[in-house]
Amino acid sequence: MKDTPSCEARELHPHLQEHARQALPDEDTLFALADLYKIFGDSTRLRILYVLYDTELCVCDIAELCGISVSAISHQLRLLKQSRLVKFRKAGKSVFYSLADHHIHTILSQGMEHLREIFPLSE
Amino acid sequence: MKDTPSCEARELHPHLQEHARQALPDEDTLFALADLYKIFGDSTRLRILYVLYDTELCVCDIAELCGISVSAISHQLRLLKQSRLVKFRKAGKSVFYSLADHHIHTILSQGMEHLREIFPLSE
DNA sequence: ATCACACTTGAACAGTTGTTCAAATGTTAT
DNA sequence: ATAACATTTGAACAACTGTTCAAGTGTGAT
Repeated sequence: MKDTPSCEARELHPHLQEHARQALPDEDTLFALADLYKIFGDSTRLRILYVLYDTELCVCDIAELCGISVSAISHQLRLLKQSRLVKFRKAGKSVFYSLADHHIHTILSQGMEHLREIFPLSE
Repeated sequence: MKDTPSCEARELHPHLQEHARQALPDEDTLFALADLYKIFGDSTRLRILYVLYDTELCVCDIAELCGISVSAISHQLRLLKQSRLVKFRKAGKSVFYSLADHHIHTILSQGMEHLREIFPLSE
């Protein structure tokens, strides 16, 4: 499983190790965070989040705008609901979805900004 | 492939559709963004990012702190390098890694904040 | 040149993920 | 009750992902 190595450089900086260790969140938080980012790590779900960016839409609107089947959208919306990234409102036969909170905008725009800094003039 | 549905609600709000469509980034950007978030969507890589949060460390430091084999860490560092999330500096036999830019801190803290809002009193 | 060390790499494998298809649910109108 | 519509769900499948193991590179010391 684990190598338990003994790098020489490491021994020179035991305080750095301690400092780094304290920055580590606990196991559960780490897994919850990873699950959250996983949601953003799929172009279909990003499409959904962007068409909902500041517009409330029903499932078949989303499907048409994203160019993906209603079924696939519905499966993805379930995941987005579970992560509390979208909220919904039922109205007759339709279900209208919208973004759940402002962090989503922030996370999306920070990601976009990182991209722009990596690829200054498009690419 | 696609359902091409004809939801009635949709027809009532053609301007909303147009508005939502304009929020959609182009294909390439969408895939690049998804690839970026995919990187954050794994607990091993999050561990690495957190131990490097404000400390420069060599590979075997990272491996020991994360409790994961040197080989696995090295594979993951390659992905982190490709996404420009970490930078490195060679010194003798060792390679020292550190975070590449400030967006990483922002993205991580926004994710954490979203978690906290979803689960107000831990969980 | 040889050795030990720090790290990287490639192949293989199990586990996970996203889509499709078909069937099911729930809502409204007739 | 029946029909049409909007959405959800489950099973199945191919594609992708992360780890391990073994072998490889490169650097510094003897």
